[in-house]
Amino acid sequence: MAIEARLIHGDCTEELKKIEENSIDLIVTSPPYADQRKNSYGGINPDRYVDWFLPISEELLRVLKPTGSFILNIKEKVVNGERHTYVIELILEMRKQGWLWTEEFIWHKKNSYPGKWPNRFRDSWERLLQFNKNKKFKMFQETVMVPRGDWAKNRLSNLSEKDRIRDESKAGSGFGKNVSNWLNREKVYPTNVLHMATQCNNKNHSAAFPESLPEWFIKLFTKEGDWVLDPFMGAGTTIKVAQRMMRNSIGIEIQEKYFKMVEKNIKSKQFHLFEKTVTYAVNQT
Amino acid sequence: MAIEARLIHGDCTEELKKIEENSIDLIVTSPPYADQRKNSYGGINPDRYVDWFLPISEELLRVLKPTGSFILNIKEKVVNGERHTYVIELILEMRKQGWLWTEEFIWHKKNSYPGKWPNRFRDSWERLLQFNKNKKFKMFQETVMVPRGDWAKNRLSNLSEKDRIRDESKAGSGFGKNVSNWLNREKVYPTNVLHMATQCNNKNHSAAFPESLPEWFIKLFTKEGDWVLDPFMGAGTTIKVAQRMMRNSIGIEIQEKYFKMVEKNIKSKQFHLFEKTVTYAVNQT
DNA sequence: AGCTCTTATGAATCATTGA
DNA sequence: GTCAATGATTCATAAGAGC
Repeated sequence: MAIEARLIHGDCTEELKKIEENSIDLIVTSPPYADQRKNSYGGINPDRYVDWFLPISEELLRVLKPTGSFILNIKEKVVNGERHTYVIELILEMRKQGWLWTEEFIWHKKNSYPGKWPNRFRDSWERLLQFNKNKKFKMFQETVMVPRGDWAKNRLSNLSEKDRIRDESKAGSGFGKNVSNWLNREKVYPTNVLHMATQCNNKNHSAAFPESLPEWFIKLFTKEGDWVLDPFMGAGTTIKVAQRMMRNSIGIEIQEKYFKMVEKNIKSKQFHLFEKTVTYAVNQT
Repeated sequence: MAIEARLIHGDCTEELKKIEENSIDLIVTSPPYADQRKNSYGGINPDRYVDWFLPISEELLRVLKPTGSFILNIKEKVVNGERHTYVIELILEMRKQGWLWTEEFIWHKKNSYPGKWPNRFRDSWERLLQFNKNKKFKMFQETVMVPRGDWAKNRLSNLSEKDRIRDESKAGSGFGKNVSNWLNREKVYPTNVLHMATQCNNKNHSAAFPESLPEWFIKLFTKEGDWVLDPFMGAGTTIKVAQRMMRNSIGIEIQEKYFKMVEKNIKSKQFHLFEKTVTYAVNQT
């Protein structure tokens, strides 16, 4: 299998138009926050954030496969003592474009930025908004199962009376097939709250986007050989993870500094793979 | 100090109008969710939720002191595979009424409802929206400081439990060291993510609103003798906690069943206190 | 007291059935 | 056809029992 990592240097508003429609399985991105990263996108004013993003989400809707998902990592800034409303306005406007707002995951940042303010506490969570084109989409839930809690260890060998009753009521003919499934299970499905620490391997890029975040969604929504897109590549975390996980990827970045950095990173990775005589190729276009 | 717990049987849309303006220090409430509790509020349709709530939030804005806070516990329902938008629409509309959307806390429910679905995971968080009338409001951050370290694990529930025991045991003196003094350890400020398990002490009421939730906000936003309001009293958790913490309170409930239950609960509590010859009075009007 | 073990169930969601 | 009711799924916690 030939795995491709296509890096594009340019403004995603324009570059997205060159991507084929219905070709992407998963979009994972963390766009520049309002008034942040002023060098890259001119410091988007919170009041103009929605208008700035809508042409981009329009293109994202076009390139995403009908069965694909779009994960948008975003959090509203505090402006004048208030949480700004551009994120929730964006949700409403994206729905008008045709997006379905399927779910909102919470990324709980355990090691959130320290600080003290007179009227608020440290902000230790961000939104991970899931959008889809259709009600039916690809989802591989079993790939992200987690070890179950401690209580199970004690409980596995001793089914409670209530569990027995519940089971017999639904599997009247015999001793529950469901129970036997349950007994051997050591992993459970996660919830919609993700616990991940921030991390910043790259001091040249401020975004503390941990690899585990795109990894989780790539596992959940794609298979090997699928296409992953990050229109705001930044330090290239999503692309790097996609490549490691044998997914094709497209990364777009407007700032030359970050683009060069990722380019170099991906290249050296490619060499590394060839040295090990890996059977698949990582190409950079 | 005479602490009052005023219980009102009626529709809060009407009853709120009888409350004096600028008289409440803190509003903590968990309104009926859309399409839930059909018996009590006629099962508000998600599409009509905002229109239903706005007259109420208008009155809440009137009765709240300029320095007070309003904590709204709410979560959007899944409708037709999508998260419904009534909550974020409500935020936008309440801002038009004059409310400031100061912060959004996350209540992480560790023991969320089980279940498995093809396209989503278990929902284990709810919104705790903080609204204010002014940029400047009362906030006593030091009252909710937590020991450094295992905050996320179980500290809060342990604290609240011990706090409760302590409160009741020291009732005779009327005063006592608060929790922060009692813990002579290094303490840190919490974040805007609260970890609390759901609980249901009262089998007659379905709302799994843990006592530690209103307790945390009452500590954070009020002092003894202040006024706490819950326009959707339900099983009376907020009122009960306010009373225990020596705050005056007003609770409004439309359903006779719940109202009677709380009335009885508060009454017996009152008797209990008098038997111990407590120096303060708990009155029920 | 402090353990361990037992038991019940919760603001859920989806697919199916029935009126 | 729509809309409402029912069944199936499932895990972390508290409260209680037992030692």
